[in-house]
Amino acid sequence: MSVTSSPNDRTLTTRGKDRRDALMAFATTQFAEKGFHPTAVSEIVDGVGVGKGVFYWYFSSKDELLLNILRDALRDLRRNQNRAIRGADDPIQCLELGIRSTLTWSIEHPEVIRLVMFAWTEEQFAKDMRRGRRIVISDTARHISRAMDAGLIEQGDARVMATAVRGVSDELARQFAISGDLLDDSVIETAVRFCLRGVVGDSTRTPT
Amino acid sequence: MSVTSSPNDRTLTTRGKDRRDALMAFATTQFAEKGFHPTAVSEIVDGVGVGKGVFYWYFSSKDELLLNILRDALRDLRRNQNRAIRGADDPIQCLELGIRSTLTWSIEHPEVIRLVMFAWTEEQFAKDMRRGRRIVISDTARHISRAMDAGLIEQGDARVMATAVRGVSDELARQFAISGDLLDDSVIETAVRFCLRGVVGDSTRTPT
DNA sequence: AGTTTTCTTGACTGATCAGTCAAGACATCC
DNA sequence: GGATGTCTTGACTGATCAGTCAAGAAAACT
Repeated sequence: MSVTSSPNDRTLTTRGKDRRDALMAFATTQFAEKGFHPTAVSEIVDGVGVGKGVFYWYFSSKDELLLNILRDALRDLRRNQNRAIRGADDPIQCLELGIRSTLTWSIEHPEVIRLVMFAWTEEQFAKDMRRGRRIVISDTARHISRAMDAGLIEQGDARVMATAVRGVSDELARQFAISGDLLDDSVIETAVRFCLRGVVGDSTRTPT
Repeated sequence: MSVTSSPNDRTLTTRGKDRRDALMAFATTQFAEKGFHPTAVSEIVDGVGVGKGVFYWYFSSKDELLLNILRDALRDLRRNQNRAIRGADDPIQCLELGIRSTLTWSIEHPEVIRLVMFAWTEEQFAKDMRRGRRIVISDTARHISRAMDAGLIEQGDARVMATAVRGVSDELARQFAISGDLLDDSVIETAVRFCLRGVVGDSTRTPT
């Protein structure tokens, strides 16, 4: 066909996919370490050891690259959550497993947490972030709503509660990603208890 | 004395202070709207209607300007919190009043919330953010510790709990600042209840 | 009125950087 | 071996931008 295909809809060979992954992986660490704007495209290609043209063969722009990184991350996070919840039935348990898997994932991907923080601050990325948050809040709110319907917790605004829950996990993730504070199991336990208490409004369910 | 004084230790006249304030105010809105890097110094001075030299008379660099904005904001936030708590005795009440004043302040300064998010993503600003967070978490943790000592709530890690509380307020503030979601009184009520339940582990104290 | 200090101007510099492109290498299939 | 499509190179362009500076205006002070 024509030679004017865009980087988005190219058919990549195995070698091509590897290159693309390498560029994304290296860019992720650089963006997280130095920031998005202070990281030049030339640094990324130098780091991977390729010419500049390679970058624009796989990505139509530096912005596009960041958007791709963020979208992949969201997909991965949700896949993890769904895997963690699979099998559970009780909505409160689903909520707890979701919180745990979010925290675990966040601890394993501190660079992404930093990128997400940046992405919220510029409109061209914030659009995507809003979409992503809506999805993630809905996931959490669904469990809370189910718990309300089942009479397990008193009625209330499920979305606001879901936002609060996400706030706790995100804040702890940020503290870990950015302040370098330790985020061990006991902290996760405290956070999970805090959230469940906040939602359930009763400490009897939570184990010591 | 010498003419080589730096912008930091200059003695400003009333007119000078006004100019400085005008530059900071305009820069704050621009940074929040477009982002820090995409906003050029020339845009700031054009917006205020002055020459470029004026900027470097008052600030030694663009980075310095942002740091000044952030420091002023932290000072103002804490002053508000202290004013809100003044008079209260009960540690749980102090905690509640602190949460409320943080949320109120955040709603009134969405631009600053955006700037703070960005500041966390680049090391030259993150240093200051870490310091600021430590201060703010300590403020909250102090009330929680006092409540523990008084036997009002069970023992636990006060700092982690304080972090969780700040996570809830910050997340709601961000949601308001960034997603443009409504943040009315009922949402604030839900958030305050969520936090108090999370900390106290009991819903009997909280009003309906 | 003279002097010092505060403040202002805006053209200019040096550097950086996102993105382009013409040319060619490599792989694959016929 | 030729043809086609995939991938790579790196010098180059055009634009932007943080920060400088020599010159002077406006106050403030004496």
